[in-house]
Amino acid sequence: MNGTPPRKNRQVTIVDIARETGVSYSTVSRVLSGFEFVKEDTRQRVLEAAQRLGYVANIGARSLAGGKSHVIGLLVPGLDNGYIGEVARGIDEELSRVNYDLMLYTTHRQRGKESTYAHSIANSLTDGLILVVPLLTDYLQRLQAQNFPYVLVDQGDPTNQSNIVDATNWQGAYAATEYLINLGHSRIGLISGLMQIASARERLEGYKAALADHKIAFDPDLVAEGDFWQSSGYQAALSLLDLKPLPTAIFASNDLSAFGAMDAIRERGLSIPEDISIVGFDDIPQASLVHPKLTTVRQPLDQMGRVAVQMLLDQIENPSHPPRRITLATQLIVRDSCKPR
Amino acid sequence: MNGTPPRKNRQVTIVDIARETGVSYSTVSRVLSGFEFVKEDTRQRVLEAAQRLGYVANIGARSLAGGKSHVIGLLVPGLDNGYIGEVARGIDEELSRVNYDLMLYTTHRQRGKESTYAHSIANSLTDGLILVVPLLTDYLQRLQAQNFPYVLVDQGDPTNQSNIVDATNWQGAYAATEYLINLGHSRIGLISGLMQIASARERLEGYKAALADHKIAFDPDLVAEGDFWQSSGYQAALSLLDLKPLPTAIFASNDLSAFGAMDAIRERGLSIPEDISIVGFDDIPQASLVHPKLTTVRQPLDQMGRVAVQMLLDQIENPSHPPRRITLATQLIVRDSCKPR
DNA sequence: ATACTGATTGCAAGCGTTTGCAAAAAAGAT
DNA sequence: ATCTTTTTTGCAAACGCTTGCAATCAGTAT
Repeated sequence: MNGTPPRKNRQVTIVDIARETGVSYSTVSRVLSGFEFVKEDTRQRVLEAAQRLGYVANIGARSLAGGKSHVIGLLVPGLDNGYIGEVARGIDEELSRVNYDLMLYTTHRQRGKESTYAHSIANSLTDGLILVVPLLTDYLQRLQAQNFPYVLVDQGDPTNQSNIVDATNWQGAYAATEYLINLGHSRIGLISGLMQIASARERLEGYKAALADHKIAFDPDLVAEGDFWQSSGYQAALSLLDLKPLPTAIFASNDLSAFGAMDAIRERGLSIPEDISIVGFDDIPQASLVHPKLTTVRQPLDQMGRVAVQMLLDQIENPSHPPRRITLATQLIVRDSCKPR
Repeated sequence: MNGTPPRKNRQVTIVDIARETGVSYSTVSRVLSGFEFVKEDTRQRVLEAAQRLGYVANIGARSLAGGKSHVIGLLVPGLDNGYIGEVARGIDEELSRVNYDLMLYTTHRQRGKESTYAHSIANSLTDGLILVVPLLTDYLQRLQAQNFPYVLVDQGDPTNQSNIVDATNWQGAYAATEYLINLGHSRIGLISGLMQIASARERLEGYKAALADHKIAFDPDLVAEGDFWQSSGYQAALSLLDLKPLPTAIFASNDLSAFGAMDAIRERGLSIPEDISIVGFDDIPQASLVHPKLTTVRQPLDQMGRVAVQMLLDQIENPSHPPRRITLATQLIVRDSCKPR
């Protein structure tokens, strides 16, 4: 089909190292994969030779032979969203500390066939998978059936059989709402996320709880459902701004929808925070870039990524470990988008 | 070391498919990797069985045996930067069209040992590499020496031996500068990027050329060197704002530094665009989010990613192809950050 | 010394695919 | 029918690495 494919420079293999140091290649393999019963002297010689020859393990061969590939997969909806970027950064940093590589998968390519997709990923060479995808339909069943190590980031699992990293959504929403209340606001609009998503529900609950604790009646009209994207925030805000007594503050369930809301508010000729105060959720990098700088509830996104990696590796090492759930604290970051009533 | 690793559910292999359809596994392999001389009937049966059994190719085995892994690597400095995100999005989209997977590598993990790092990547299982890293010290030599397929995105290569995708930096800078001149500005500050970077130099040249063509003397004092990051933009702008007759406009060599400049300008109590007009470069997503919305030179980042993938695959298919360079057009996007003098 | 013990090391068998080579089939030509 | 060609297919040998099992050593207790 092709004439003499310029055979990739034959790479340095364990056999080369073995020849070089005079031990068998099995010993080399053992040194390289950290087996304990190897004479210290041998180990040193092997390591030195590997270094000198510029040896690079062939992940393919390694995983074929039954070892760990030291590659983990990250499944995300897309990269076009500061949120994911931050999580990914944390993941990447942690991974590099432990010398693992990362395969990046985005779901956009398989809308509707996510489950098949998860299946493929699990059957390729990754040792485990981190899922930052909302609406995880039936991914989980396949993964669980195969006993494949995975961690969910900021995603609830109905079955409670998954490793999960998330943040205190309820508390964050409560704090944000209470902050607005203490500023004198009582007509506080809420732009929610999709109600199928656990974190969206938790934030709604936190909002309700804060209202209740401050004796403010919950008004369903003040809740507009969005989907966490900027344009839905824009739409939701528009509907909120049509309300009779205008709300004096809006709590958006994430920063992106807060940005959308800001657009809508300005478009109506109102100003922030003079006419309407606004609070977001997430604290993605852009939050401090917009004008006015957005007051928001910070999720430690990068740390969530780091923790996810730790949990995943733990699970890989230790397949029988029961699933855990780690919830990190959120924190209200006060900037310039709110004003006392 | 571990007691009976719950052996990953044995995956479906070509042998299973062979058994199922009654042909030899070599034939299955040929069908699956698109070999042409297979009877149509056989091909169908194999494909059907593969589908039915839920076959997923084992990339490791495939690449070991000398085939293509259908995985390409993407090396970037980090994800914390809208610019990279856009490029990555384009790459990802194109890759999914052709059914390739992506390994993501960030350089932060190996500052100073980038060359060794590139070596590892090239020797692992990727079929090729896309580099979006600035300052590519000696990556290239190793890659070239190994004859490993790669593409540079928005990066010049002194040796002219590389596949490159970039944009019309010079023209973009020229257009931006001319736009400001036509608005009546003549003291136009420039926040440059690091002069080691080709695109930074080209933008500077475009700026100079526009001035020259409009008979405005080039004043070195109006040029402040930055490094494409927001904070350097802030610093650079500060120094520009110390100048005697204040510049009335600033052209920042990328959006991030434009944002930094905006911060600095506001901090000095000046307003944009009333007191100072500002133009950026890149048109990352945040550009239309900041207030006022940033007028900037758009680079078709996602398209650059897509083109990079195409070039890379082409190079992989076709190792003897001489390196090409594709330059995409930039375009001035006028928003709200500039005003006539 | 001699047998015994546990630490080290080597051998060989696989892991799932690709592919060169040769055999088997099918299709043409005579 | 028979001999050629041209398609299709099957066999077997890699590819680089891990690991169970058996052999070799070195150290200890007898």
